[in-house]
Amino acid sequence: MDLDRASPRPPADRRPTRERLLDAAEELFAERGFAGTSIRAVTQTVGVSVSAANYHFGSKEDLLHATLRRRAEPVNQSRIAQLERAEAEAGPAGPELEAIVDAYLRPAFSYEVVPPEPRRQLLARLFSDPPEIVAALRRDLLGEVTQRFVDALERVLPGRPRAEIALGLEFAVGVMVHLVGQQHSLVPDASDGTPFFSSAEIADRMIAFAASGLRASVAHAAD
Amino acid sequence: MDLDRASPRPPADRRPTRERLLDAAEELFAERGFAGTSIRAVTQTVGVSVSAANYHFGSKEDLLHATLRRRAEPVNQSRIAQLERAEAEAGPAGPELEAIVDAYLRPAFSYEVVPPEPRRQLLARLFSDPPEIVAALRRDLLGEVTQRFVDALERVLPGRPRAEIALGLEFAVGVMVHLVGQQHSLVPDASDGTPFFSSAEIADRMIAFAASGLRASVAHAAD
DNA sequence: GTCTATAGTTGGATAGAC
DNA sequence: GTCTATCCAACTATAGAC
Repeated sequence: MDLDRASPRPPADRRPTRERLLDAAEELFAERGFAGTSIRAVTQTVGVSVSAANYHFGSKEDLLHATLRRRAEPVNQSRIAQLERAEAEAGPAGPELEAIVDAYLRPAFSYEVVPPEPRRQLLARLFSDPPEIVAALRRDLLGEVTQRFVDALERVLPGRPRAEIALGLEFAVGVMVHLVGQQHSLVPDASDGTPFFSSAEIADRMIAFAASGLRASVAHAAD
Repeated sequence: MDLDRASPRPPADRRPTRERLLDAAEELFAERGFAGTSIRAVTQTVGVSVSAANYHFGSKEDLLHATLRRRAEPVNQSRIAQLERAEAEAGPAGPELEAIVDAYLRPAFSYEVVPPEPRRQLLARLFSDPPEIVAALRRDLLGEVTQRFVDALERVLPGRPRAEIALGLEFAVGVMVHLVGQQHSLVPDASDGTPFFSSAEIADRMIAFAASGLRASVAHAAD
């Protein structure tokens, strides 16, 4: 029973402090944003001292960046994987617009790629925390993937200016961020508290909304 | 020249302190959110003491609420006015879906209703500041107007469940909030810094996007 | 209605022991 | 790698003078 004596703590506590700090920070930053979250709140959640966080991450801003990076990377990988799969399955004309939009939007909404609330809300902070804190990182995390998707969309919207396509994708990002951020007023609940829509149904409808909207906004006032 | 001696300050300084505080608070809350804004930053902008703000508004939270209320009310009035105008112009079948969506989305985007950046961004904080601070006010400010628009949409989408329509409108709100919040990565600038799209053009395309998306999301998996 | 002064917290970050 | 202790700055809110 040496093993038991050496690991008396529950599994969650045996993970490296650095990762436990990232987990706690992710949850708090997701719920309260950068300014609304203190390093102390993070370290008290984990049960370590403030200086432990500063040792591992250097500053509060770097801690936020680390949480955002950790979460954005699997989302982007899933986006690319979905897009490549759609391209492999499609003929030489390339995948349908709906499939491209699906590949971009669904990963941020999938519990297989992103943890449940409240941590899922974290990526919305990339768009609501102050620009000095998140703008450069946002470009770094989203720029390349997004250009890849604009490329794909150009093939199904031949002749349309790239800027119009990018604007349409920006609209789609807006819908996604709003839903991921979970500050809804309108999505109704049934009177007994059961939601009217499952998460998967919301995602399906969101994708239908964005795909149709993208087509229409790009066709808008077409010359 | 008694008048001159009695009013030596520029016009901006002659407005009541309460309103100058609201103006400064609006700009700072819009840019930095609730937690990222201090009462001191607001009062220093105006050039009064901290206790002046607490005298007029009671607390930081009440100050935020006052700024949000002041800005939301004209937007809602414009929404209702636009909707009623569309209803008056339409036949007995009621206005087109596009006109309804336009009436809901355009006011928050119009410089005739809302001041320019950064203050225009304020209403996006209704969806990114902590729920304890904004959720109840959000329902108060948006609930009634939005139900009115769901009513109007039910007439052009006969037979569709109200919940589906509300979800579609929630998607549209997401696009609007994202654009009003001004944290874009994708909308491209020309290399010389001139934006590709004017504000009006973005609004037009946003409305085309949302209207088409709403139709598609409500039609989605229709039984 | 606005001020000064201050109470009482909380914050980010670092020094230095272990 | 984690701690305690500490610095110092900034914060919200209020009391009380004018």
